[in-house]
Amino acid sequence: MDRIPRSFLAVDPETLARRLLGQRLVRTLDDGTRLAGIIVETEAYLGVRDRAAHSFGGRRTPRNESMYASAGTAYVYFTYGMHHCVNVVCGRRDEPVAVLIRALEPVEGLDVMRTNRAARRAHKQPLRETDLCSGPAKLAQALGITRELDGVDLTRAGPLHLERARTRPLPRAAVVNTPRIGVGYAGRWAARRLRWRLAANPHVSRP
DNA sequence: ATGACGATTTACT
DNA sequence: GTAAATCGTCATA
Repeated sequence: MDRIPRSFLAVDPETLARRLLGQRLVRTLDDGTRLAGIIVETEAYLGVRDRAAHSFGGRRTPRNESMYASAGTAYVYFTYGMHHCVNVVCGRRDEPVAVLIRALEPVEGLDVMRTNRAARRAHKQPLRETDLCSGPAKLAQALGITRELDGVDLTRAGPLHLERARTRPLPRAAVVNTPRIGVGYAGRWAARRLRWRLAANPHVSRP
């Protein structure tokens, strides 16, 4: 209901990664169905100096062009030949910094999420609620997020947007800060603690 | 035209 | 724990 203003998103990626925790990501389907979850895990990507970022060294291609858009834009990329992941861009134009949404606690449209997630599995094993959105590609599958949504404005009601679910900052003890996942190739940048997650939340990708 | 590589997930040993 | 799946994307030629 309550959209998130651009000013809330136009901050450095470390600040944004931390403050997105507890907020809501909403996917609205063409028929009006809402699929939504509370953000419980994020990672900051620091731009041209960050070896792990797609924009490292100023790399700018059709794939990552929306990282260079202004704060509040969605950067949706495709990887491993089969997975999509969503970022919230937070820089000014031409400053390619963003926050990767890594996990959600599902709160709306769980039945559709279950269908979306089950569709791509060969051996239909039981799908627990904590398997729905507990990873960046899992949540993209569950919410039906693809490259079609790359570049959308996350501050306006639309096919994909952010909503305020919490006004007060989270208590310090409710948040855990760790190194990022899956960026072992990034040398010293792999060790930097640029991942944030809610403590004691079962919907995160990994403890 | 070709080849190497993933900001991952799943299944299997 | 390890490895397969799977292909768009980009750099090199």
